[in-house]
Amino acid sequence: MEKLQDLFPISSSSSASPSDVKKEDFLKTQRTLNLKGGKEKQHKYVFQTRSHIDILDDGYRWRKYGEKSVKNNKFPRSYYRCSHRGCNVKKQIQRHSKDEEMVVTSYEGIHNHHVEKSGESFEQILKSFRICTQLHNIMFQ
DNA sequence: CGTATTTGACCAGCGC
DNA sequence: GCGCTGGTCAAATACG
Repeated sequence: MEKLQDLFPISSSSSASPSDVKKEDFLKTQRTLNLKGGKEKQHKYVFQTRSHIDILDDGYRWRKYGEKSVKNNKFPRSYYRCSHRGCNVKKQIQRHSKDEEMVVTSYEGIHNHHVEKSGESFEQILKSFRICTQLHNIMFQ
């Protein structure tokens, strides 16, 4: 597979949301993975976050199903999948080897159910909402 | 006891 | 064809 940086060239767009704590640079990329013979097109959406926490709770329940170390990256990449039945949304989280605070998160697929989690901090929910909104906008533009 | 995580095995694609 | 690399499976394990 290609490197993530090659697939999704990081244009350091400084359109950072004027958020409180964390700023997310949204690098929208939808790539049609037409592997051989034009299979189903899937949307892949990548953004990167500057935060200490690599596990961003976006309201969904993610079950980890793998972890691999990739070349040119000293940190392993972890693979998650939505634990809701019938919802095969995938997500992978990867750290940058350069600055440890940089986290690249990739979503793939669309949830077919509503968010089931609540009770987290308000800020978290708000942040998640913002992320999901932009994600939605990008995916269904 | 049910559900999530860990972790090595396994597999598929690609380059040589 | 072989080996490397990345993605997934699944059995064992942890944990509430």
